[in-house]
Amino acid sequence: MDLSQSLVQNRLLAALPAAEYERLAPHLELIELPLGEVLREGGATQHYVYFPATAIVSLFYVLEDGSSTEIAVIGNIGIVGLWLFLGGETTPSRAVVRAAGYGYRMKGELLKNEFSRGGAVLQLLLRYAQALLTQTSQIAVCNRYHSVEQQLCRWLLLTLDRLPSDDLAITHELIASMLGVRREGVTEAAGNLQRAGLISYSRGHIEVLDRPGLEKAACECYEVVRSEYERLITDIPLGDPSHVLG
Amino acid sequence: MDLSQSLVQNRLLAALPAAEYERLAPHLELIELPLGEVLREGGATQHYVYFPATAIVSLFYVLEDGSSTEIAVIGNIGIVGLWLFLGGETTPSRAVVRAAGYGYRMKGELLKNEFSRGGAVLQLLLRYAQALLTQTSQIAVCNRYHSVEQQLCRWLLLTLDRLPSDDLAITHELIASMLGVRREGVTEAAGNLQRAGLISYSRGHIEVLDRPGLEKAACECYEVVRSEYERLITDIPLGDPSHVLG
DNA sequence: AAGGGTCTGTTCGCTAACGTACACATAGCG
DNA sequence: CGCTATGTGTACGTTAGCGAACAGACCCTT
Repeated sequence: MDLSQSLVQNRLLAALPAAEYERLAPHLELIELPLGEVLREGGATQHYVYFPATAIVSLFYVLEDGSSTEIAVIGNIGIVGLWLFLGGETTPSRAVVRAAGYGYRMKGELLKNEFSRGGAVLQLLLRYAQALLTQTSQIAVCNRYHSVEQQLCRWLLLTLDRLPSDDLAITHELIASMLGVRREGVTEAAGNLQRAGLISYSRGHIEVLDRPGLEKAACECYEVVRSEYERLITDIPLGDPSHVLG
Repeated sequence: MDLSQSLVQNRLLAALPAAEYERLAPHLELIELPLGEVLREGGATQHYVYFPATAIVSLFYVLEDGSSTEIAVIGNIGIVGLWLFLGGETTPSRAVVRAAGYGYRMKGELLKNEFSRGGAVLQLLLRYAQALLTQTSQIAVCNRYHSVEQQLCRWLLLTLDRLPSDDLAITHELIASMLGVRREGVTEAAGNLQRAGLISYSRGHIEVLDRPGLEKAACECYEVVRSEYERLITDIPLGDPSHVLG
């Protein structure tokens, strides 16, 4: 893989002004994020923060009886470890890699120092916190009102927006645990979408064929989250982003 | 009502060190918050921030078809207007008074200045942001897995924790719109709780009789949220809280 | 080539919650 | 006092999704 590419594949890093970016870059360490790796257990402190590049990391909450739901998708538009900055050090949810790939990590303390300077890093992370809150809210709404099929669409779209390709390596089983529904429910919903020509899948591998169609099949939740991320993160005017090109 | 009492009834204000508190206090304006008042429409900017004291304010999201769900309860452990500080200025959800009472408001700009100084106000609001995120996450979980009755218990407990008494003026209809379920479902669940001797209600008025019992009937979600609020807000060691007594 | 593990397809009865409809009770008002 | 608003009780059939069980398909290893 092309590393210089992946360096800016995390859009949070890409959104930083040159000065901040250059202070942080030397401390970023490229690492592999294998499927299933737990970056933080619920309630535990983490010493590193992670910037996924080609991997997808999720926050999800595990109930006492073992069932689970996804609280937020963190991919290349995000950071794992916001809680170090908000002051609580940790949070009850678990952070897990659910699509293998690469990412960056750095010592939490270093980023915390940068955060305390009160510049662009602070601004960016606060905006990110808001985007995350919107995502979680919308998942709450979606859990209440929408069908498994609609939720699957929303989930696929949010996930793919955080990946370089339209192609995702994941099983129905794993999707089910993210949505908090039965595996059979996912199989059925995915079957419908495939018959409608929107996606195509086989054994742990989903590809989107008709993205506009998929967006139409999704509930309003996807668009709400997408546009808030765009407004808050992607389009931010934090400073000179020339390092992205250099 | 005793105003000097209500001044510190907002626990966010109460948690501030004396210095910060005294800078802010002159700008706090006691106001009435009547049932149903909309403090912010979804997507609109607000010029004031609000600190509920004896009132309960909720964030809730309204879908295209008019149905709604609560995203978070903001009462006397909270502030309405966090989005001014996080950088997005606004957020898609609506802020509504759903239990009448009193509260404080101040110009958003003033608090924003204080926030930018980077002291205790910044710290506190960040911790609050995290608490809010936990609450919203847990509502997402609860929406997915728990019965109407369990959710009603969770909702009652979270609400009452933010009120001075064990007594709440609200109709089944309104609760239903908060939980995002049918009114009949709330009536049935409330009936069960009443028969079990946990609560007692009549025409827009609910009283908790057996709080420990209610906690037992609730799902784990309540306790997760409660303890995170305690850890993050109530127990914070931000500085000298002597003004609370003086 | 065979075998075992993983992933997907499909079935069946079950239940919580839904939508709808309407009866009744209470509070407030003229 | 009676009228009307609003709030609550209850009863129906309908349905999405659940839990459990099992068959078939695909892949990798031996």
